[in-house]
Amino acid sequence: MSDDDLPGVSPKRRAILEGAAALFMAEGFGAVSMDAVARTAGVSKATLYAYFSGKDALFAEIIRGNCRRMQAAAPPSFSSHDLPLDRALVEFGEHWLNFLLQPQVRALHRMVIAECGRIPELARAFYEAGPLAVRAWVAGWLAEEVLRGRLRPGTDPDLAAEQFLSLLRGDLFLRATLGLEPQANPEAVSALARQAAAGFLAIYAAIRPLASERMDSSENLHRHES
Amino acid sequence: MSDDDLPGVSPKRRAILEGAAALFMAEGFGAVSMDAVARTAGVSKATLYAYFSGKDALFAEIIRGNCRRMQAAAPPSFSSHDLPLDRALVEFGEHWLNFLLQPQVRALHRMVIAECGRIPELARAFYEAGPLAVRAWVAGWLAEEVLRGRLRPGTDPDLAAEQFLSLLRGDLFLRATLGLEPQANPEAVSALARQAAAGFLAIYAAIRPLASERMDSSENLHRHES
DNA sequence: GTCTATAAATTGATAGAC
DNA sequence: GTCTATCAATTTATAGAC
Repeated sequence: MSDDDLPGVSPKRRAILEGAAALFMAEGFGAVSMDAVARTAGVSKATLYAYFSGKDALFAEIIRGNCRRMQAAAPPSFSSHDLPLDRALVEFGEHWLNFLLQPQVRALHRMVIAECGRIPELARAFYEAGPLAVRAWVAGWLAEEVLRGRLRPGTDPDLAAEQFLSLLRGDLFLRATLGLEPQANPEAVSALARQAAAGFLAIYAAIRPLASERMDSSENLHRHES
Repeated sequence: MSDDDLPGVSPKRRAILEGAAALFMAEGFGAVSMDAVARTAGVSKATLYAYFSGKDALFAEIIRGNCRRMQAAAPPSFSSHDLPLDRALVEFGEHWLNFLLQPQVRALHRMVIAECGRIPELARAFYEAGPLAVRAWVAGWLAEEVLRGRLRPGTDPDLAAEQFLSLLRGDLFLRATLGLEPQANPEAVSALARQAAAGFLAIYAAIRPLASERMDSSENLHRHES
């Protein structure tokens, strides 16, 4: 069922999948012909149809394959136990935003949105492999932080995760999805992560700084983009 | 330049624009033929091409028209001066979410995302007429609230507006854009607006409640969805 | 301006030889 | 499995009569 990345897979199948993925991401599903797919992969159309029953099936397999890759690539590698909470939040935020703003990930998201009316299953698969999986991971992390006493007791980890991720997306995510953000600006990403972490901690931190300290830390963290 | 909604406009032009808009929103740009557009509008293809030079031009005019309509419909009608700040935030949040989650608005957003690779100008026009205009309006409002002393002095109105709107979008906005939210559930919208307002005030309210009061108000405001 | 009829190209998909 | 050659349908767009 899952052919991708395995060494024993037909090289033509790989060539078709990779070439077609690049075409679909660059021009969109509707604008790509099976003729172009075959030409790009260096095979004939008959061979193409020997591997995939049709254009929709090819598209679906590409989306599913990229969802698996997305699910595997998203979780961060750091352990939050070694860091102060604010540093850990910023670190995670930068990691996640850098992943999310990759052109291929934006292109995948765009394709799923464009075709969600015709093929709703793909939209659900994407949502569960992407946003939902990440939110679950963050919620688990935040639940630990509540137990460790670094977040306010009584915090709902799911809600907190949703709000943190929403703060992280900000307008940058909207613009990137609309193709208005050609390359991810590292400084904008860093600023956004710091702003989101500062906001999140203002809501959920177990120990609130006093008013005077608050102003200081917000001066440090709230550097504005653009 | 702007024909829409004016009474002196050719009825056939209107019929074409409205019919084509419905078709594009229902099936996507690529899946709709000019034949179907002409049939739906009750005109011949020759007439269709007499009004619009091609499929792309027709599409662009539909997007621009809907952007204007979106820009006109988004601002809320209430005056925040009559309400306590938390109520005003929730009220605005519900108003904006209800607007944003309309199927037509989601469909417009989807179409722009789907075609932003081919026609980048449309993505920019959409972003400026929609997200950017709303953020500017909210930033203006929040700047007033800072002056009135209901928000923390030193607050950056633009950043605060971005964060409030991000909290409002939450996961519901993502799901709706992916077509996973068939109809906007009024209770989910209301809950999301209350959660966003509570989070926003925890970051930016001028006067913080004491720890004990904080728990109470968060019990009231943080009702979790689904 | 509006129609009918049609051009000209491209589409997704297949038949049959090897 | 892989190719060449081709089908049948559909596509965008236009010519010419009224």
